[in-house]
Amino acid sequence: MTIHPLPTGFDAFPFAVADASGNALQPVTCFDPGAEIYAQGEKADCLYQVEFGAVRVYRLLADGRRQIAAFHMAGEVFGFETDGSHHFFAEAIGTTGIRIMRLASAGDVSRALLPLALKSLVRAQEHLLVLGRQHAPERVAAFLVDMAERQGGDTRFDLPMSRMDIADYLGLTIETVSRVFTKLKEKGVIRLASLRCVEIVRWHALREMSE
Amino acid sequence: MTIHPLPTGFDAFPFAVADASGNALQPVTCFDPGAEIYAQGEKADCLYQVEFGAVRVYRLLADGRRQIAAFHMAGEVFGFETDGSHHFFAEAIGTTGIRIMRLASAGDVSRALLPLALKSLVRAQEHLLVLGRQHAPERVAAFLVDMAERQGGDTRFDLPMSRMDIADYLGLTIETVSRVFTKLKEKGVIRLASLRCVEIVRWHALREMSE
DNA sequence: CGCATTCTTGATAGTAGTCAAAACCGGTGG
DNA sequence: CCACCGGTTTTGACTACTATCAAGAATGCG
Repeated sequence: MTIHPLPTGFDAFPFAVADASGNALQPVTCFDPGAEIYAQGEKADCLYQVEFGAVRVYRLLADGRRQIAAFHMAGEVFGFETDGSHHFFAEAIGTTGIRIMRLASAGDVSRALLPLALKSLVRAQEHLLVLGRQHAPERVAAFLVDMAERQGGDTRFDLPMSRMDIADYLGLTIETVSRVFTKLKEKGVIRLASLRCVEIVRWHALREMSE
Repeated sequence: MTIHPLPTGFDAFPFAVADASGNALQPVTCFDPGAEIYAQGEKADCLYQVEFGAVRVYRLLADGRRQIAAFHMAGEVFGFETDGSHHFFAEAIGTTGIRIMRLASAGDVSRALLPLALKSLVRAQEHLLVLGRQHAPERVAAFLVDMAERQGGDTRFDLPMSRMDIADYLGLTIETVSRVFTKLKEKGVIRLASLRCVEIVRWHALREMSE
């Protein structure tokens, strides 16, 4: 799929439409690569669903160190917060379509969204294990397995994000990520069709590496 | 407070009682130090509220490496899961009283519990920054500030957990945690009334260290 | 086709981990 | 009250993994 960059904040569907089951849908907003979706400290009264593209949710330290808490791919919902304000930044990675949903009634929202929030919680807690206790090769392997599974489990898939993003997600440097990729290629575990297109050659080996 | 160890699973209040506002309360179960509250893979149909004591929620790698995803102190609710099964282990740290609440109606639960789940989510995501991007002294400082604030913000407080628990929470080794404690003492930032009782002498310095 | 960006590779340094042993504390029993 | 015992914590010496700094290659976009 080729998508032409649109001005940040452009409304692909400026009016709400309805899906097949008659539910009112929110308009989809299109974000340029790198465009901010929300910022830390902003009021949080919306939820966001990725229509196409990908999103990074991150936090910064005073000296510029960045930790990406999560990537969100097509179909996923993000933007859950407490205290009514955002604790993180969210940015489009490539050109990305986002369905922005204003929170209507707290009741409705809770019923439908608790499972989604819990999925984010489990995902975050599992990522703690990666950051706290796994070495660089294990982290990269776990990342690749996760990305492959989230894109349908195909043996070949695209990485929407840069090496820098991967590094900031895995708590590594860009150089270390690159070196691990090279090692994985040398061992015949993966192949790179292009820099951003990975083919997993030896699934079993990769899974074992990620523990 | 001194609490005598009781047999694991002992029901302090075997029958449900009601609080001042008339809500039915679940009985409190008392767990011995180290007792398992739930295990990874178990069916998850309850939530848990800490009445007294403290809890560690963790995950293990095949080779025994352990990552503590969260500590839970008096008043806090934990045990949120997806897919109806636990992805983590939960254990009492010291002698601990837990109010175990069976999930009645999904609706009721969602309404009341979404904010609690979101608090856990934000906490986990913020901990990702610590594990992914902070050095040992920053991690320990952040931990001490967090613990102090969760116990009322007093300058003097108890650590319910061992150095090993702290290490496994911060993604460090016990030796590194110990060395950082020593450094903090030498710099006059903290004082140790006993091994498990911390006094923060220079709040400002500690906060700065944690970024 | 050329330039800017991103990625890879190499050399070196630093932080935290590992292994080992000593010190300390808390609890027990004389 | 004090000595002893087991486990926890601290300290020390050394190793290893990853970060940092610095070029150099490749990619992809205009």
